Amino acid sequence: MTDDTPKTPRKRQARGEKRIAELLDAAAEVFAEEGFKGASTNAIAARAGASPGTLYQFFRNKEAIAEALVARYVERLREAHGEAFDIEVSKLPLDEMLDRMLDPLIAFDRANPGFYVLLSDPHVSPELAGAKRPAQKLMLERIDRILEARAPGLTAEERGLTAEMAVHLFRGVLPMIMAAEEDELPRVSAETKRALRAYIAPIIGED
Amino acid sequence: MTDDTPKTPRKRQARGEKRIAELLDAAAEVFAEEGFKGASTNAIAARAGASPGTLYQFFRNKEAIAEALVARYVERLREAHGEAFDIEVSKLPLDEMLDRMLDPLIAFDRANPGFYVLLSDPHVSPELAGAKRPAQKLMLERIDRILEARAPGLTAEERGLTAEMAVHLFRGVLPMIMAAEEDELPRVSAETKRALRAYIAPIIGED
DNA sequence: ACTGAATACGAGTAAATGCTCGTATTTAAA
DNA sequence: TTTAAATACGAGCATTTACTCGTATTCAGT
Repeated sequence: MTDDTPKTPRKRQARGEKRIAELLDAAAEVFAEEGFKGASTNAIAARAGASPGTLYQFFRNKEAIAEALVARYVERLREAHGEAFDIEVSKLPLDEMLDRMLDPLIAFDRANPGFYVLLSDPHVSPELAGAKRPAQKLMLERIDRILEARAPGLTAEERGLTAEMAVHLFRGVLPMIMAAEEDELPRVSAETKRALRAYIAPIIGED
Repeated sequence: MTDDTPKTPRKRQARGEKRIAELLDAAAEVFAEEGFKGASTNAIAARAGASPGTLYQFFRNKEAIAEALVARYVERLREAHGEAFDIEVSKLPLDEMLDRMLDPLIAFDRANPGFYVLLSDPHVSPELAGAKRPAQKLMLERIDRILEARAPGLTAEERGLTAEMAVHLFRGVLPMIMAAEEDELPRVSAETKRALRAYIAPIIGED
């Protein structure tokens, strides 16, 4: 058994971590503007004020950048999800429940414009597609559990379809949510909730 | 005034038209698989069994291929739209109206898998983005008119928002519709109609 | 059969892209 | 102060890409 703290361990991480964050910020912008294929690593490095060599000191390749970016998004999203999909919300009246679920998601998506672009870009590598799947699966499971708590009569299949439909309905409206000016947002947001409420209410036996 | 039918007019179009169709078929596949930026013109030519030179005999550049492809889709879609958004549907009961509107759209999207991929790819050139806008605008206007016929009490603003929401809700569910096996389709299709019905019914004062 | 335009080819070009590498600088620890 | 790893640079390489061009073949009309 040797000492697992090496004699000369990794040194300065403060500088490196900062660079990584800068590079990911730049990558988020370029990916959002150009898509995964359209984004060039040189452009990402340049926007971060770094050289290509520096970029490749921290990321194996272009895909690793996207992976790290997705990981960062997923981590940030976990908090929003924590609020949105807390099982406690299933005890609230439907309107309040939708507020509690959708408001954090809307806020997150608007605060992270690159997230939805990258996550919904179908032209990423299979590995990257795999990286975002667990997050989506987790979301579906949490919605499933909330549906189960609210409507125990539903079959597992019905719950699955309903959860998937709800997610897709929301995703469909996301472009409107993203494009809305600050003063239009309440209107769009309310309409989104109305739509989801109308869809879900008869399923969970509430009107 | 000279004769506007030239002495030696364009000759063989049968061969050329066929090649163009083949190239567009190939382009539809490659664009769908790789996206606009990811698709290479050489790959498109190769898949059509043609050489790059032949491709550039018919298309000025890569973007012109996408433009022609969109034009072809839009033309084909016009028929489906003709059915879907016939003002006559506004006289039908809501359920039948939704059948009449959504069934042709669903059939079209499933018959033309490349359509929705290309149309929803945000990383195309501005010119191409402009090419698809008229079709979308027309669709919104037709829905607007149907809403007006059914619910004369609505303000123009309310109709606009409702039409846009409805389109986005449908588009959100499209991935499910595209991914569904033939035997799952009726279930997904019915659920889509349920969702849209639930959203629209209270607006047009029907339940 | 002859002509010329339409169609076809595919090697080739200039530019861009992902990524490397040799080298220089900064910094935490000895 | 010395040392060595971490960080940084940017010219450059190999590959890919959109697109060209010189040339060859197919056809419609005469």
